[in-house]
Amino acid sequence: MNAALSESQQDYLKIVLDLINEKKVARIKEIARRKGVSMPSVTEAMRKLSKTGFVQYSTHEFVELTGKGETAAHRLFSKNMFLKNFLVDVLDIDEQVAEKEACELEHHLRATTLDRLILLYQFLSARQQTDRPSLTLFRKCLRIAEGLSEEDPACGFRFWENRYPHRQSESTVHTLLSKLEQGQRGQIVMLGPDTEIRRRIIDRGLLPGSRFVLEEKGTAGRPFRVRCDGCLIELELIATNMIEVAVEQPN
Amino acid sequence: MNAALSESQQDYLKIVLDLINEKKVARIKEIARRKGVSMPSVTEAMRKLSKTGFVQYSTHEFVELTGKGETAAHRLFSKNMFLKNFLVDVLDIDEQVAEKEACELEHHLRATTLDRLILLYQFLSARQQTDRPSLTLFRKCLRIAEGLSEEDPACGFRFWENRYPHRQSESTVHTLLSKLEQGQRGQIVMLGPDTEIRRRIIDRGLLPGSRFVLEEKGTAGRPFRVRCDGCLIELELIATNMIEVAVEQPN
DNA sequence: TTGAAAAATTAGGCTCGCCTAATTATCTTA
DNA sequence: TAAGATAATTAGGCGAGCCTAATTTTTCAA
Repeated sequence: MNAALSESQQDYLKIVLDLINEKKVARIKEIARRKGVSMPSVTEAMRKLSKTGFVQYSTHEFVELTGKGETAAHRLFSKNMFLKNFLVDVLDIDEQVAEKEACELEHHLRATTLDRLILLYQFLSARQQTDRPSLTLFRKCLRIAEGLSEEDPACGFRFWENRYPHRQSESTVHTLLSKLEQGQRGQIVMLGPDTEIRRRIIDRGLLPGSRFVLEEKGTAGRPFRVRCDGCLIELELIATNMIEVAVEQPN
Repeated sequence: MNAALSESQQDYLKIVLDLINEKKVARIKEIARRKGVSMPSVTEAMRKLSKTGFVQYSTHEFVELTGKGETAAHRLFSKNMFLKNFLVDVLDIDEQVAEKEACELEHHLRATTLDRLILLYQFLSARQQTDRPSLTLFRKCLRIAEGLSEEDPACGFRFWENRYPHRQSESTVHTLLSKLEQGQRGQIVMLGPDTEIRRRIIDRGLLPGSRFVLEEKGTAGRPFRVRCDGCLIELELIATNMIEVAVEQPN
């Protein structure tokens, strides 16, 4: 029963997650309104999604996400969020428009491309002190990040050491995820250069822009647990040392 | 009869243009092979496209593009080409993969976003001498390019004056389109910062990466005529002064 | 010039994602 | 607690875009 989700189904899943986060429950009417379709269409879609095990649903009940559905929705959500951020922060697209466009593009972006786009985003957010053309520089960073370069990274340009997030305001504190205390909230700013680990992080849906709560601080032996868009993610200590976050003050 | 083209139809149109350019004629079987569908599907699609006036086709004949179809196909082609270049040149995606991905993304990229992406591509290809964070710099360039900045562009960073195309090899000569002689071939490298004119150029499908022949050199009063992917494009003198091209040596 | 091979078309059918109209279930409140 | 309002479902249908199998048309070569 491991059917691939169609584009439309992905949209439904994302909407359901949104609704549950916002209003605690997802009801047919609201889903229909958000997706801009009629209610019968939603009923039918939910039936299908429940048959493939992404949602739990029987007639006249609220729609809920299964574990599988939650994971999937959560991934989509993060991807979407990042894409929107890219469009808004980098390309200066209007926020409303970016939201819609991100939804559409999302379905067609391969994992590698997303990964590279994240690197580009981070690259552009970093401070540079060099007179070389940016593209050459970016390509070099790509190679270093992918571990494909035999050059000594130290002699190359290390954008990882030298970040300068443009969104950083005076009041936000940037630190590593591993440094946070239990219960603290934050937003991902950057992912480290390690390909293998970065991929794993991205696969779980933790992308620049994602907001989270540190539910359980881990140790060398025990993983960190981070809740993000209603989904629990486990991360080993080593990974949390590669994730730069902006701490949200409880205020 | 000005129906919007579905994604699938857009693909068909692009394939037809490709085939006509490559093999002089587009036959059902080839279209089917390239699109990965069966021949009856193609027949049906062609019938529809001919009803809406994009292709000229009757049973058992080769498929041809009408003027309308050619313009549309040509635009799609350029867009696709640019997108592929972006994926390959900037994000270092494998060429095969980039081609497919460009096709899929293409349909969902709004015109503004494409425009901004072109600017980003050009920005990254430009030489920079500064220690400011790139993103800030890029956003500033965006504003200048859009004419939204009251700042004196001269005191800001002028990436237009300072290009450094990474693809430039020793043998290629870069110049302005207006400087070309009749009959010369080339490839678009950059489009100038003037929003209004740039938009018009982009709308006609002349994007960075497009290859063309200068068919007729114009004057102040008479437009330049450029053929690109089998489509004739007229450009005023002022526009040709804003288009940087790589000249292809006839060898 | 004719007949086999190749190309194209017709016929009929499928799924997906949507729709409207009609009906039924649930909620709310007087 | 019953009736009117609201929400959801069933039934039936539509178009897009694809398919296979069968048939027809065109091409090409002996």
